[in-house]
Amino acid sequence: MPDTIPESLRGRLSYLLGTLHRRAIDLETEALTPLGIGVKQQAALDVLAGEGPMTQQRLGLRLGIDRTTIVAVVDGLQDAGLIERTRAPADRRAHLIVVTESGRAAQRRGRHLVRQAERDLLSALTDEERDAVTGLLARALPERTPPGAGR
Amino acid sequence: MPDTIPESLRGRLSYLLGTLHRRAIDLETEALTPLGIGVKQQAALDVLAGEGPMTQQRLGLRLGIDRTTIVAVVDGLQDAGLIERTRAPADRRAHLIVVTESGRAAQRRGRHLVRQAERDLLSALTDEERDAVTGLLARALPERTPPGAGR
DNA sequence: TATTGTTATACTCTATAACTATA
DNA sequence: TATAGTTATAGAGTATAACAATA
Repeated sequence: MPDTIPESLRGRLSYLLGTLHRRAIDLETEALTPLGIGVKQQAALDVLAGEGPMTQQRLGLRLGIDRTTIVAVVDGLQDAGLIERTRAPADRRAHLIVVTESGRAAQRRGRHLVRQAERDLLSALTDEERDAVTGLLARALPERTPPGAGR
Repeated sequence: MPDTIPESLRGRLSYLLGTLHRRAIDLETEALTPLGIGVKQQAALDVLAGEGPMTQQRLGLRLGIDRTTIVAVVDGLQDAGLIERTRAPADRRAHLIVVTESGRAAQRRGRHLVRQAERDLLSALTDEERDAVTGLLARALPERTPPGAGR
């Protein structure tokens, strides 16, 4: 039983963003099931693949995730053998997160699976419109304050 | 300590939508504090103002909210004297939600407060870009499946 | 004293199950 | 039997507080 968007909420960003976000999570999560990892874990692999090894806390900062929340994300990747926690030589308190060989393969595969899910999410738009909306959203988010920083 | 968007996540919709959604909720919630209502309650007032009285369940459907979740939303509006629960003549199981006079005033005021919060959220974009991204998001969401319908 | 990772805990949001009163 | 509203409950997701190891 589908329904149309209420006219009075056509411009309500919390509503549009929230509804689309939930749908995006559902689609991307399902797309990643063959890899046995979640959306945040794929994002972690992507950041690590693009920027090299970094500490857990730094990784959380890059993902917009609190340091207490990143623990479970990294735990799952480690259990799946996709990353390794190594001691940082410069600071033995910190864990340097390193992607394994099988982690690199998973990252490349997951990247494509997610990309397809993103096309599905925006299937009502043309290719140009998909690029346009993605670019505008990214530009709307120029500076990020890390979570937990003064709430 | 702000940070930039990771290059590898520039197109990741779950990430962009999720981050912006949380920021939208924060900004709109703060904007609505003078009214003492939340984002969902303002949305409920907007839909009721635009479409007239309807049952609770219908209201939830319009907002994309489960019938068990809409209860607390309507409770809050009723406690604030902004709506009244009246028995539907045609079906005495159902509550017809009717906006009060003070509810109509709150709706108009809240509408403006939220609109300003939305401009703030997209302050990195031009007016035209704001309209464009909002329009594209609304078009990306043409048909909605109500929550809880087969998950 | 401050910071990294960690755990325990709490809070928010939202859904499923089960109840009641009507239909 | 089925549906509207309601409550209790459970599951995500994410944060704060506190602790051990290290700086």
